[in-house]
Amino acid sequence: MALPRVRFAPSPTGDLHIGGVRTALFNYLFARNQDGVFVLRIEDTDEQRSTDESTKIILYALKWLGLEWDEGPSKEVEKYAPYFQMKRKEAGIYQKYIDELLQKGLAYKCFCSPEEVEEMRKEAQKKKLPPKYDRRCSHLTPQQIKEKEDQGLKPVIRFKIPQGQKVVWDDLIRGHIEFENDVLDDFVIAKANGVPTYNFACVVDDRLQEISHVIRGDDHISNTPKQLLIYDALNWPRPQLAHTAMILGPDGARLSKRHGHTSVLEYQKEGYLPEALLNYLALLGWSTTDSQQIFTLPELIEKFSLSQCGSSPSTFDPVKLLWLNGEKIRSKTNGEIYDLFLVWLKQTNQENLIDGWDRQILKKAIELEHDKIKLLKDIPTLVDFFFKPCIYEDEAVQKVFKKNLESAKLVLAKSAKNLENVEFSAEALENYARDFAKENNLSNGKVFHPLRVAASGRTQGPSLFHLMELLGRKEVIARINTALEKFFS
RNA sequence: GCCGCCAUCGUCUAGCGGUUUAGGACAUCGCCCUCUCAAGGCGGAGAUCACGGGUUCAAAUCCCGUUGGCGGCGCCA
Repeated sequence: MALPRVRFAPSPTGDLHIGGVRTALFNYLFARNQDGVFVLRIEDTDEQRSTDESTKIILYALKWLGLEWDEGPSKEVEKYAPYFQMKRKEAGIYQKYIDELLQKGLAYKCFCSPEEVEEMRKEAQKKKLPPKYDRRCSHLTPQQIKEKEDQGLKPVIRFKIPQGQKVVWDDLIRGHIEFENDVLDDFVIAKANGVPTYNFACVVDDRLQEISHVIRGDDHISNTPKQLLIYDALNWPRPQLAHTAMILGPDGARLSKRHGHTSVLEYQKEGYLPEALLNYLALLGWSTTDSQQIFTLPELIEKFSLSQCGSSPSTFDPVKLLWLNGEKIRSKTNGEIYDLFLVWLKQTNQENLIDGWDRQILKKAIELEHDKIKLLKDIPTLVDFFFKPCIYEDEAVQKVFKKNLESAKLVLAKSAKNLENVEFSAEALENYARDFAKENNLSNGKVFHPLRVAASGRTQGPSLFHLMELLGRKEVIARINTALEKFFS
């Protein structure tokens, strides 16, 4: 049997969003799992809204995610090219089949204005009937058609739905689905300007590019009978269909901009890792019997199957995504995180954030905060006090300094001197602090906390003694003296 | 209005007729670890499997209906 061929066919009318990524991912995983071919096709027949900018963003986002296509833009295979629908239109690919349908009487020219058609639909709806075009133009004589065309009227082409039958298919995810033909509208397959519509172009391209499995969101279920009827009319074999469940926002409506971040690039900017995004999205609508949560991409490829895909819609949960991202970051070595961080700064144009930061110290600081990083964007705020004069947080000053004025002052004043003679290793510093507490009859906390706030300006941070070691003797003593002056004099 | 899809803990889900006092993950709560914050370990709470009928010796699992949610109904894709 021939290798499966699947496709992701976005329209370049905006950013690549979460829903699109999930569709792309399932196609990608299916292709890789089956040793098939993953095709990328750009559906740019909406001349009003399609932009080159969008195309660029989509290609960039797919590459960033690691969902590399085998065929498509910049990877043209002559037999199936081009991969942009408007280019295919210019090559006359669609016209050929429009003519064929017209000749066979399976489609007809329609001169009705959009307003007239709209009127008919409303009429039908009033009568509690499916909203449909009333087919009046299908009865036009060749003479009448000629007259209209001589007047300069440009018709649309409508597909003639065969009446009194039904269209049935077995969906790979949902099983048996059927529609009565009679509820279907004689839909437009070519606009007045000659550009094919989605439902037609999609079928022609899927056939010509030999797509074997169409995997897409279930918002396309109601387009499917129309498309299948075209396959039949052209005597083409039908592809396998798989409709995945939709991703919802917290309010139960399909995920969209109003629910917050939906563009992939926004997630990139926040410092999410592609593997976390992909892992999370895979879990939305697909799962394994053992409920495994964390997968590497190769594991996803190995274990993915359409039969394990669910058919009920799922709510997008940013909290779990965040957890997963932290999990992925934690599983990396310090060196890997450091590299990822630098690449991320570059990709998001934020290299200035670490201007003048010592790279060796940065590396070690990341090591100290390793378990705390959930997003790459957390890193600068987590470690910036190593590189710039510390900002004393009000709450820290109140809680640690003011409330324990006497003991804090004692600790800092004495330490400013003592630390001149303590070896600046985490171990030695810890011994010093513990001994100091004992000798002065103070709890560990009464000694540790003031030192932490004096050195970092905050109550939260890395292990105190590692923090001091990394800062170095000179800097620590200087910061202690600053704190003494600012808050104890 | 017409057509279609869907329905298990707050969320993602396992379950594909008996092994289920319905399992796991996120979130949440408690305890432990601990110099803070995390991370980690242990444990708790949380689902009359939407509702009502069937089928069957046996149903979360199969069938029908109801309700609810969502989607589509463009010379958008």
